Amino acid sequence: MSRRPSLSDVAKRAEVSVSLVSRILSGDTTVRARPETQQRVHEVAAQLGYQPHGAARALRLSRAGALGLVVHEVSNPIHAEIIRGAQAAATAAGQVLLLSDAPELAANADAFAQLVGTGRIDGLMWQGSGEDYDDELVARAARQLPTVLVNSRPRAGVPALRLDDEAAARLAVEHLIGQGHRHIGYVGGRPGADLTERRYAGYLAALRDHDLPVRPEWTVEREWDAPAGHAAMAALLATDPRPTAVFVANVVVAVGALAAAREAGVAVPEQLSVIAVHDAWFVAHGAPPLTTVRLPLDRLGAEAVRLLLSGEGSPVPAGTAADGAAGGGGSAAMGDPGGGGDPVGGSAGRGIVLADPPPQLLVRGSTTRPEGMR
Amino acid sequence: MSRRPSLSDVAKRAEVSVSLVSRILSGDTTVRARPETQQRVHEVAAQLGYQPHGAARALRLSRAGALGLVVHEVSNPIHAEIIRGAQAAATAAGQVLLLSDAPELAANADAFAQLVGTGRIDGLMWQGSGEDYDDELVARAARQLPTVLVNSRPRAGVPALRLDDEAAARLAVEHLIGQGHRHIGYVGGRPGADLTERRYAGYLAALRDHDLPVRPEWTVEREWDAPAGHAAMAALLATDPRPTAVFVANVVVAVGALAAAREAGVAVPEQLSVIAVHDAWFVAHGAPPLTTVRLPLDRLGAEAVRLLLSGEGSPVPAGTAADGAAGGGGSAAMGDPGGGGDPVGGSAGRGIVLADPPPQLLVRGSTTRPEGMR
DNA sequence: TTGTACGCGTTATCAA
DNA sequence: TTGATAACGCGTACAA
Repeated sequence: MSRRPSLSDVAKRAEVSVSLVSRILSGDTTVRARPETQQRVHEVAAQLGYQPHGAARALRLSRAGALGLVVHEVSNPIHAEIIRGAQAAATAAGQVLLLSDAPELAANADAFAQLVGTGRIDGLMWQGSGEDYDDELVARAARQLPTVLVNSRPRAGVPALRLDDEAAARLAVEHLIGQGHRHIGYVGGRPGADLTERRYAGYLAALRDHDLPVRPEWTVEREWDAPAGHAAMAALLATDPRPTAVFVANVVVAVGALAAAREAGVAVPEQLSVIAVHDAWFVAHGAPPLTTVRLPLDRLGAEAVRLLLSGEGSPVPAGTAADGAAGGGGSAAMGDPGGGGDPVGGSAGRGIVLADPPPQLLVRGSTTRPEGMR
Repeated sequence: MSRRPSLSDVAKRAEVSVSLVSRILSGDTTVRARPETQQRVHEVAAQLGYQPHGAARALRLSRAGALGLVVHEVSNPIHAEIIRGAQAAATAAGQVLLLSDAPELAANADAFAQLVGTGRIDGLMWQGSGEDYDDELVARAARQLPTVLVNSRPRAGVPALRLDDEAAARLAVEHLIGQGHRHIGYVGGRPGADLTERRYAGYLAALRDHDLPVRPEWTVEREWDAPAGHAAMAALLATDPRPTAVFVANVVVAVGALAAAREAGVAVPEQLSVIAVHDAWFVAHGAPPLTTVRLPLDRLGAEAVRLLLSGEGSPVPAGTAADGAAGGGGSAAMGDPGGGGDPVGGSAGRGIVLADPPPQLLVRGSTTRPEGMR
């Protein structure tokens, strides 16, 4: 008996037809019902606690009212912030957010199908890590759904949203330069990854602007995690001469790098300044507290939602007959129309850079003037 | 033209009826179609890339195929691990996971209604923080949906899943005792919270078992975050005499506590040993690396999913007429049938303790023998 | 100003 | 061995 009230329950109690109830409750402006009827319908609906059934709506409107977000690893604080932004924006837009993780989807074809192929979501956001499967899965998803890459360059014809990584790197490196450093190393993430390259570009630009040397042995790239940062820093500290400061392309990597310096007996910041891109709550409590450049990651998530909702996600290519059974390889290679010169600014294009708010320098204890200058 | 293929598309191409296709594809054992027909249907379905429409299924079966998970803050590494476990279990069970966050739901009645009242999810998991709104919202949700509390005692008649916090605390404190500490302080979380109390109980039990003093001024409780840990540790260090070791009820709190010790010039572990409950990837890289007790948080999430799927979530009380419009307070107080003696073990009951795998001690650098004993 | 009828894509029941 | 048909709950075109 106590099943959820439906439109017809309301209709019965209010002694009108279902359709009228539907129109009144959905605020149809063209409906010109008697005020008293409207009143009554609203009252009954409230009294019954009526709420439209999501699935029925989805079926009728062929819109799920949900968006999907795929991240590579929830416990990465960077991803967490993206999730938070997306979550808030989705909620604000009356949508719900469906979370999934990339390795899972890569390993489990059913999971992928369940997320992408059943019409449960109206659009998909993908925060990848540069693994091979990312491109593959995104390409497949984009054939079925409006899709947008988060924190990446456009790839495989899928539009992408990213932050101004180059500016962030520049800001960081220029902070070091401003303190008097002239020997600055670079610790990146996964070699070849968009993010690494863009931040490296910013690093290079800053050095060149100030006529500082670029030494290949001071550029180390490993992976986007702390152990990689540890290894990279160890390698960097083994160079001779060694840099007096290091720019680390990611805060997670920097956590490992800092540990490596500590283990090597190199005091930060006294003997080595360290600065990283992105902020995380815990680094402020570290020893030393890490100086970082904060980027609006939450906006990244929020903007991705907006993009999808405004219909600017990857258009599902018409005529692309469905993908067939899970099957194999297929159409991997696609041109990368947005790869070259990224259109900048919030406008349409396929590669959108979120340049606002600009990167923000959070000076804490891991940077100082180089030894000779103190 | 290229809309998603439906059952009837498959039926047409295979020259059979929709219903037959439905039964064949869903593996109905009672269907005894010709092998060749079955074959053909499967082929056509694969060829067309047919996948059942989620909303239609949900409507027909009145089951959404989705579960909701509410956490208080995604960027908390503890929550992240719960999310990961729930996510994996949901996926494995062919369900999707819908993520939401508690403060958002508390602030936005529409968001709450959207999540809970529209039949989008078949069950709800709630990892609260002990805020007042948690109980209120959970009680409302439980009236409409199978609901389970995660990491909590049962409250408001809603069943709950938790870890063996007492054992974890015991293990931690006994490690300190084993190292020779006899003066051990306690830094908790939000006063009155389940978690704080249970871990405090473990702390007390360990002390009493070893005839160690319990000093009220060595018990400090503030909140579940790093700044609170900072304040708490500062308070603890101001006592005289001060403890030689501190048990911190949560790793996030411990991050702040460690920073406070550092700022106070108290060397960890030389002058003060610190140990905390829960592990997080970054504390291993800290200075000092934090000794922790790991609990199977991912299993907590996974088990919550299992509970909901097996129908052991809070039964929706029959006859409870719907809640009415968002409206106000209403029925807050309910008995707390599970509050007293918690039934232990994996069985039915309303308060389930996940005692397996048991808490695991991860000895790192933040604990050592007390000064006099070295 | 309001009601009837249809279809969204499935699954389940019944009939053939 | 297979097919027709009726729901599930909603929104909307059309009729009254």
